[in-house]
Amino acid sequence: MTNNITRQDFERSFCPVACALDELGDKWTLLIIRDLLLGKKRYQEFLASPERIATNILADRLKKLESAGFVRQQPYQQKPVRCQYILTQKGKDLRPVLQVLVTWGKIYYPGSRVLDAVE
Amino acid sequence: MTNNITRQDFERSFCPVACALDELGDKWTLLIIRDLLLGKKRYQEFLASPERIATNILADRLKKLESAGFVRQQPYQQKPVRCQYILTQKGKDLRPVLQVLVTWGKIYYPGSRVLDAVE
DNA sequence: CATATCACTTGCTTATTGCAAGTGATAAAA
DNA sequence: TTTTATCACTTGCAATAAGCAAGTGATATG
Repeated sequence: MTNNITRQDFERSFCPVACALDELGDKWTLLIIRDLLLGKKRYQEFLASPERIATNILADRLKKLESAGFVRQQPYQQKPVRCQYILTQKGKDLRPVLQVLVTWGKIYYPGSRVLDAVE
Repeated sequence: MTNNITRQDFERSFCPVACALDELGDKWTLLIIRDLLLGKKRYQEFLASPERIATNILADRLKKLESAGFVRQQPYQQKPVRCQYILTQKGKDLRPVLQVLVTWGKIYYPGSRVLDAVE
């Protein structure tokens, strides 16, 4: 399910940019990926990020990220079962994208900086 | 207006990724940047892209891209005045971002390809 | 027994998107 | 001269998504 061609993949066009934006093109999804690349794994950790994502949107995005193959769920305790989110290879491979975006952003939003090290 | 710190720049947080997504985080904006990097300049050229952007959204995004300093308007005829859109340095400097995104996308959306050469 | 934590879900209001049609300036064709 | 066409949009409206506050169920802790 992680790396197959489906109808979804070519929703709008055969352009890799368009395909990527079909899955990542909003104000929140890449921030969750950023957090995952920074080592965050749990719901509360994502919620604690300074952008203050709403709980319903976080839940929705995690669901979509999982069904798009960017993350998988991994239980870290029983009673009750609680899961953390782990990047797949598809998700991990976004690191260079975030890196160049950070490089660009630090130039054009002077004073901005990443919490920890995506870079 | 192109490279100043404003309130807008830190809408959600001081993270360069969040700042970038405040201006670029949707399904259409980066596709217009892609087209501009590919050499497209005019309204009708953007409309002709395979993703079929709606006219109201294109007009809205071009307006926002201009006020965010990614593009500027340049008249190419009088009677009636018609303008084309030219990337600023801020816009041009997104090329590496698009390049790594394309590299990533060609792996994870096999069969996808860019119309011309962003890469 | 009361309070707290975690990972959500639900309800509701507001904002954004997508689609079709229309507009105004001008040129070219019938 | 009336019609048709092009270009760069704008307008209206229905559908979808976002944002906010509150609630839920399982469990642990005081």
